[in-house]
Amino acid sequence: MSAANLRARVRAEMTEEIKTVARRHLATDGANLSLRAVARDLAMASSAVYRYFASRDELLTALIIDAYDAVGERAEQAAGRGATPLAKWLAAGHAVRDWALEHPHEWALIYGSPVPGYQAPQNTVVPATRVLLLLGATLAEAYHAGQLTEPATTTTGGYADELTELAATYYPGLPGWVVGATISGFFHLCGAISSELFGQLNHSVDGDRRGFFEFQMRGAGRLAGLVG
Amino acid sequence: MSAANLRARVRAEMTEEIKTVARRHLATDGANLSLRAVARDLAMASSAVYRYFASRDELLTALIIDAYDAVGERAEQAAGRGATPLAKWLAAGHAVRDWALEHPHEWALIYGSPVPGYQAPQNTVVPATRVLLLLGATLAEAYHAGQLTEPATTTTGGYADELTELAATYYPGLPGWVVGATISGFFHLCGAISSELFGQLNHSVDGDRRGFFEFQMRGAGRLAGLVG
DNA sequence: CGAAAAGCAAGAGCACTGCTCTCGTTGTGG
DNA sequence: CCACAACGAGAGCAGTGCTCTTGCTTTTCG
Repeated sequence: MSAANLRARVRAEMTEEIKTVARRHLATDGANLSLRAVARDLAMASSAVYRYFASRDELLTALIIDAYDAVGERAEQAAGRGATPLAKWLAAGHAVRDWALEHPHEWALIYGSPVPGYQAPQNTVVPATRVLLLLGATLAEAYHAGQLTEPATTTTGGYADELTELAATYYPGLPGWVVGATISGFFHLCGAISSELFGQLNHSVDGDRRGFFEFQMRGAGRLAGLVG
Repeated sequence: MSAANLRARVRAEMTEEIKTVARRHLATDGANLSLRAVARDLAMASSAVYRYFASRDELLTALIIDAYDAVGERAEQAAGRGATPLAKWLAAGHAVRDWALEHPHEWALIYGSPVPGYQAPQNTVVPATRVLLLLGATLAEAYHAGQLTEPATTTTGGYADELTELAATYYPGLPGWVVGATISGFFHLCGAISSELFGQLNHSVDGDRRGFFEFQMRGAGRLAGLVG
């Protein structure tokens, strides 16, 4: 039994080692991850890697899930240190941005354009919503504390109904516009970071990009109804 | 001389044909464009394609420039039909979104995560700013017509200075915050479309995505100071 | 007008990729 | 102890980007 545990542990270690090397390759060479190159770095035959990951896509999926978890973890920790909802909002935003700047290629993997031919499997859905849920919880807290004012821009028919449904399902007791504000805020976050990382800000915002991001997050917070 | 023109014309036609087939491959197979597959579709040797494009990256660059121009053209035309600044703002937004929905892979090429190993050359910079400049012109028009109010969220030090500089360079006579509103609006646009195209809205906004986008564009306009 | 030069297409070839299959080896549970 | 499952390595297939050489056509110029 201890032997079996040893075998399983070796396998787990090997799996982790492959992922680590793959992450390193991702950081240097970009998204076209070469399984053979990873195998070379590990001084093993490329075919041996297939004992641990059935395909390159499966390895990518593992990295994606890890990335979702890592950025979610960072955001949650940062938000936990905020005193007011607005402080949590901003802290979470900066935490996500910092993580993205540290791991640009992993960010591209999870929030960039889909990898050609890669279809995200179902088990990436749950970790993907971690940051979104954090923002939602922050706004919900603000709402219950009376620190959230309904924004002036109203939603149109179809989308408004959808928000009401979502609210009823995931946040009972919360009006639909809070869910709408959450989604808007989340995509503001992604958009601001992606535009910075993917080069859309080149020749427009070349200096104080943290300032730009702060400005965007404050605007998003304001648009969401956060005051303070 | 006419013979020389004929030769040049044949070459131009061939170049265009390669791009057309490449675009078709892009639309079906995604971003990992295979030069050999394109050559096969054209019933020519893969090496022959290199007479027209020195590398796969150069072909991608040509497609990128075309895409920038195409989406810019559509946005400008749509904005031209708008009566008020806000109408132009919304029309341009929907035009860009419509184009993106029609050409998702080309959108990913220009506004998605950078293609691995591909570095955008300098000659893509000018066409890339076309939509940004359109938004800027729209806001400038609104400003001069007294239909733009300075937003309450103020910019912080470093970023504010940068905006003032940008305004002095590109939009003399305009305050920095209008430039800031332009940039914010542009990345709002990109973010909203990308989040829809790249699947970030899955399981959040599955129904009325046009309504979602409209809501976002109105919010961005409001954040930029557009009234009406 | 004919020779030189330039443009072009094709094929072979190199190094690389993901992935599969087979073949020994090695460790494990009954 | 031994059958069996897990494992690593190697060969091999089909595909990729790209280069180089070879032959052919078209243009250009003396």
